[in-house]
Amino acid sequence: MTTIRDVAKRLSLSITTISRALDGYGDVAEGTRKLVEQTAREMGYAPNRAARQLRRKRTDTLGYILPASESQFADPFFSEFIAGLGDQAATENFDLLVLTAAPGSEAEKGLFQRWVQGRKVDGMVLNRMRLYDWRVQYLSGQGLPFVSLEKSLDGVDHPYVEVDVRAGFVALIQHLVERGHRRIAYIGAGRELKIQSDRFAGYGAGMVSAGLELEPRLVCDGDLSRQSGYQATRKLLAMKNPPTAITCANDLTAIGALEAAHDLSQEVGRGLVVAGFDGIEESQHTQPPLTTLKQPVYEIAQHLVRMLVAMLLEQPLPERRVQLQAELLVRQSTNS
Amino acid sequence: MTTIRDVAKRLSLSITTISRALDGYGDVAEGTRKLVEQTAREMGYAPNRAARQLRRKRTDTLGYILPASESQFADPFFSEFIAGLGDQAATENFDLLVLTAAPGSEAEKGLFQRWVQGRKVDGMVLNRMRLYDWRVQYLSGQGLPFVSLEKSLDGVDHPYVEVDVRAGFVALIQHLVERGHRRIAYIGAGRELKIQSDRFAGYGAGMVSAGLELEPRLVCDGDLSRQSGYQATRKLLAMKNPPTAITCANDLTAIGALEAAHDLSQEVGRGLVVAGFDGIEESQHTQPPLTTLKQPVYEIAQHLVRMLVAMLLEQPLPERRVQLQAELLVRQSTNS
DNA sequence: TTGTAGGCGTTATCAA
DNA sequence: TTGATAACGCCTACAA
Repeated sequence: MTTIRDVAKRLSLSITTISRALDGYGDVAEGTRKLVEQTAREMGYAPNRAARQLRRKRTDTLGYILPASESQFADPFFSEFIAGLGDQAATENFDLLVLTAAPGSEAEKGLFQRWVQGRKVDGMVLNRMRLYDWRVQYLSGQGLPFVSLEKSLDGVDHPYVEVDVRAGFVALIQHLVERGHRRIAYIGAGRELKIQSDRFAGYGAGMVSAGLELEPRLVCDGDLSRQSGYQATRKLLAMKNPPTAITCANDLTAIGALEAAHDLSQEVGRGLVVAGFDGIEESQHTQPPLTTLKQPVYEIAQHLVRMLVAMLLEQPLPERRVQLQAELLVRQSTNS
Repeated sequence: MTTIRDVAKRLSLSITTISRALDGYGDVAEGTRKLVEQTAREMGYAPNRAARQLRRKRTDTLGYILPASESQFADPFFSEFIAGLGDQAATENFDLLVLTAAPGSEAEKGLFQRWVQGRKVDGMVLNRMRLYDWRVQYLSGQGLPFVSLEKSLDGVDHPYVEVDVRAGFVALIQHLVERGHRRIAYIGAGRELKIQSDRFAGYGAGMVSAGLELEPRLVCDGDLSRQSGYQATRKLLAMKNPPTAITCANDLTAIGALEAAHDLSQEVGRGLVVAGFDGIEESQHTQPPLTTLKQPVYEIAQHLVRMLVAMLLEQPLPERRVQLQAELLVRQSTNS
């Protein structure tokens, strides 16, 4: 491996000069810089990252832990999210460290230790927040910069991105009401999750603003998987006075609902309608295509990385809280 | 941040002893070791990764570059693949560095430089191989250990995993022939890709072994996306003597094909049948559910990491070439 | 404009 | 069984 020493030797210059020439300092003669740059390229020199990190006390690396719980790592939400993180990180000249761990597991805690205490990452990106989230406590305790999609209730002040779920749901419920629906069900996510709290609240707000009462029997638990959407829907449709509309905490749940309806030979789109949340690509391709609230996932990921990098470089942060809108995509599952 | 020095000072021991106690060397008194371990835990000490890397000349980090080309990073194949890599890496105590880059782009080359020449990773995992792949040349030139899913034709000897595509396709075509199909089309992937070469060859072998002739007009180009499957299918079905069966290079393509059929009011399952390749979760949930050749993605990823880690630790590698089978899942898209 | 030298936190060699 | 010490490769105050 060629080191900065090799380059220096070749040019009979000091390593200091090489270092500064390559890092774009102003106090290097233009001719020298050119020469150094060219020779470095020729020799295939790239600074050893470990040495640089040790000296600079930064790693230029961001960490993200994919919340994979066996059943549900297949949520396409995450591919897009990771792609967004990766792209933006790359353009900012940061690397992205990714691992999988089940939320709340010992493995997850171990990883945090390894990365944070060992300073393997400069900052972390969190998502899938829990209402009270030990990660937030831990990171703020350790003084490691982090950003998150959704904000937990831990009362720690940190930059974050959120989606205006309430406005989205209000628009969705209004759309359903306009189509004549009154008995509108909701299939939720794990209760410990912030998105469940947000989305359920959004559903509630939508119902209230439409002047409808919230019937507890029309609210089901779920876990963001197709299966849970399927089961909850079977239960809902077996009721005496079943709902005519089903809203869901995410698209996968809604896709499960479509399947349940299909198995019960219920056509979806008019008498029974279904809506999701996320706007994953698959939602365009279901039968019938799924009405959903589309989150700008890629953009969210970009924002998160930008905010985190700004913190790390101690650049002024234009806004510590970014709110993005969810877009209501009306498709045939509510509009046949 | 607490360093090994702090721990040493607290215990009035030398840093040498601390280091060896924690790394499990044999020449440390049992009592000392216990004491050191406990104190280190109490003080929240974790070795600085950069320093360790610099000294040990290894990073305990694996690299993977997600081949994201705008349109198609949403392929759920990759979420599962990354989850598999991440899980296995974690159990082997390695970290996983992930970035996105368009295949063959300058960005991709830049990342390789940064990671490989800067020794930011100890080894790389490659997939989506091109027939002739500069990455293989580059890595073997640099002497950086790597493994891949599929093997390029560069003639470099390295450990890899492959799927027995041929056997899978033969079984699939046989199944189709048994159901009475003779005009069997194939929608492929980019011609520069190894999987295209393999899967097309598999299709050919299947046709031959069924005693059928390969009609060029029934072979279409595609790019592994839904859109390309859709377009190719429209073209195929507009022919004079259209195919009655359509096989595809992956599930997304097949899903596009289902949609095209749907738009043309062609029912899929009997008169016209469609099959995919990959076995992504979505394939169970299409209308009708999709017949496909399921690759053991998670297992593939695990194998790759195990092989790579074995190389890095210079452990004996039981096999430098692992071949896994694709499982034919017959569903209603070919069997109504 | 360039060079000298110290140190980032570890691990490993050698001596005690 | 333990300790002193020299690297690993780079960056940066300071000196020239």
